[in-house]
Amino acid sequence: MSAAGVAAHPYSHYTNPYTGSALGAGLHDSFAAQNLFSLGDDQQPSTDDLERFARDFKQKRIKLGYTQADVGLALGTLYGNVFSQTTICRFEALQLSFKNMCKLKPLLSRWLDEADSATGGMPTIGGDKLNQQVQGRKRKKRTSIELSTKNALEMEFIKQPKPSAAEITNTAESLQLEKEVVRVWFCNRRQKAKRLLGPERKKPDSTGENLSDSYSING
Amino acid sequence: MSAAGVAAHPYSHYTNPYTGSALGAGLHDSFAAQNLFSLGDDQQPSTDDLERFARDFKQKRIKLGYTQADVGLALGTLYGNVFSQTTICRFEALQLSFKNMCKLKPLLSRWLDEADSATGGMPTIGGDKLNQQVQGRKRKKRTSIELSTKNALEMEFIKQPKPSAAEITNTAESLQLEKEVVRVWFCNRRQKAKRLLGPERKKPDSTGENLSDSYSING
DNA sequence: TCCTCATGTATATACATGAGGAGGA
DNA sequence: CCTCCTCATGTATATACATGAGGG
Repeated sequence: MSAAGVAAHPYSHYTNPYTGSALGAGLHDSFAAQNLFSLGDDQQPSTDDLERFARDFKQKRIKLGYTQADVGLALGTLYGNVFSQTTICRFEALQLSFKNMCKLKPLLSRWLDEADSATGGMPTIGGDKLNQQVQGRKRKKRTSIELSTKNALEMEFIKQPKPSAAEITNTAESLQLEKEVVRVWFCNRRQKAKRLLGPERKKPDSTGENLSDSYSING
Repeated sequence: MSAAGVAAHPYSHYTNPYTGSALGAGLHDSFAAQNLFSLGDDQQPSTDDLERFARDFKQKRIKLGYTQADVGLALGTLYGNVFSQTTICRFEALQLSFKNMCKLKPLLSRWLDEADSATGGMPTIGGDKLNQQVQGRKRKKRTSIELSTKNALEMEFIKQPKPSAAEITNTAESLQLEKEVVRVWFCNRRQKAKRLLGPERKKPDSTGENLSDSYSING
């Protein structure tokens, strides 16, 4: 695999999750084997395996510049089995049944391999990333901020909803995020605070939005 | 990049027809006095007006069988101003700024009027709603379950995750929902409970709730 | 008729963009 | 000019309601 680089990417600020295991090493794509009945499950991955794989998959997908929807579609054109963005999302978030996860894993694994190697063959137009403001005009890859990080940001917001550039830089550094990402986060957060329905405001109660008919209900 | 040209880029806006002059730039809030020969009765709606309208709008939209995306698109084909599903969603949920709400209201109002009257011209096969299982085979309109109702269901689920038909009927009645909706809700809920990542990990403490109440709506 | 299970469509939320404005200095 | 803000609104992602196949 990609020469152990682990290139410190600004996006993957992983909070170094509990990697409490070893054994069995990484993900092996044994998919073509399956003899006879259903899943030979001789290599049935453990929950931990799945967790690791999902995390890894997401990280690489993003680094390669694909969206969840892209992947779902690609699975179709490559293996004749299209999936929706939702399904990919669920896989990455481990929100599928164990069996379902096991079934999709090999497909995704295979796609990842292909996409990964194909990267070299990608039309790297000019140099490699200077095409940022030429015609390419590609959208920035969406940063995925972890829950704990979000909480930290939220805390900062309470203390100071409008931090100075210096403060932003500071926060960014301590949370291992790009400064720009933090800046935008605060902009969005302030904007949210100004909406009619404040930030995550608690709804009073019953809002008559019945559809079937007109029961004027109540509560 | 050349002069001020900069032809509209990929995603950006379409033809901003507010004034027909376009030019690729956006002229946002200059909506002021809606000249668009609208029935200009409401000049500056109150928050309550908006709330009422939004609720009403949503209800009717659903009843007419349109999705939020449909509406966004329709605004484009009708008035040359496309909006995303997201924007319509935000409007219905009152998650836009006051000014923004005021600006969109007349547009949506007008669309609603047209859609409403056009209904008569719709291929209302038989009488008016018996086409449910004819050839139409249309997807069921998505039911919008209120928060308080959801809480009630959740409570029931804890007590009995697998209610009998009778119990379902009962619950449905007391919550004023269709039986089928309740049944499906329970199916989905059970399925959710089986996922790798249990049912919505409940965060012991909702960080970020009243944190930023310093901003309330008022203004 | 009703469940389970994989997976979809419709909706809601989070990160991102760009036009236009306000200092700075 | 540069930098950063506000504001309307977008794309990418996450969640909630719905469907259909297959079992019994």
